[in-house]
Amino acid sequence: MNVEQVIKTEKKLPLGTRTIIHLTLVHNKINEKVTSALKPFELSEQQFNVLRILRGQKGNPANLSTINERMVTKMSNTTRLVDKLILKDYVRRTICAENRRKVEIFITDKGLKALSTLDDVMENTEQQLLQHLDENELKTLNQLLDKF
Amino acid sequence: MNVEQVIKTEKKLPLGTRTIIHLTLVHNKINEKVTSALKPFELSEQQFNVLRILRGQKGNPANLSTINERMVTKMSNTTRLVDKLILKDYVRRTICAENRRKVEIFITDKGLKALSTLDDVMENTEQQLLQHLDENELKTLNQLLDKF
DNA sequence: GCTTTACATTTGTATATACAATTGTTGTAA
DNA sequence: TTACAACAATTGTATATACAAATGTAAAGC
Repeated sequence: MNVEQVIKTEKKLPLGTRTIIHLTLVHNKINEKVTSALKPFELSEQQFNVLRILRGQKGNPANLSTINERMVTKMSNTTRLVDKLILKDYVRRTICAENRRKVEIFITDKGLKALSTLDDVMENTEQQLLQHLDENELKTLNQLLDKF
Repeated sequence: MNVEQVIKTEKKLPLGTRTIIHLTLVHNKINEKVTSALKPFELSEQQFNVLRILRGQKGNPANLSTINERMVTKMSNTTRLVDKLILKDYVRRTICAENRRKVEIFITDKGLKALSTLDDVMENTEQQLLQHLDENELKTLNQLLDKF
């Protein structure tokens, strides 16, 4: 992916600016691939994230705030993400007995089943995106990204 | 920025997955910084992009489709982005005389002035984001991003 | 006990974006 | 010259997100 080519500019960009734009373009590509991989399942990327977080709980429920701190989304939207997942029967929500302010969210069997199909799909998408990078390059890339 | 720490997982992520998540997190950070830098000017990142593209035209007008192919946004939204910029007097839109299907968009003096203030602001934001990377690291990073 | 404060989530609202359909204009081929 | 396809931009609509305010519950201070 050549930055200048993508944004169709002929002038040379300063290295810093180029890096920021480059990261944005790469993210766009990732986003595009992931979104279209999830589309047949009618799941948004964020909904998918919530499901993965819940699976990570290994049977334990998660509060909204727990889910939220593992995501990028704002709290108010997490409520609505969960609403959508409930409609699909992927998730269940009950009020916490010990503290009625809290809410407990569980992934359902249907949700787990969907996720396991999605694992393959995402694995595949990831492969596609990273096909031109070998292990060493991936390591270097991760080290550099750590510096942000 | 440590991935595992940010998403609060204790288990080790596969390198590929980690890379994708890492890129997403870095992009989020960039986005956050840029958005908040632009906020006092009441400009969205995309509106700012349109302005920069128009400045790059050096006095020549740009069609909607020209702007569009240099951006990530969909055509339909580019119309609305331009609408917003017109309201702010940063941009002017006229119907193309040779081909009345087309539209010509110009940046105004007010728009140019705003942009020149924004140059400093963005320079600053960029510096902040990249402060922990030296030139060689930036070069390496760009080379790796090229592989996407 | 009663008021105030803090907490956890939800709701309201404005803006942003994706996708599809529509409008108006130009080119073209019978 | 008329019908039809292609082009450029816009509009409609559903969904997504940010931000602020509101709701309901628990804890703390007096």
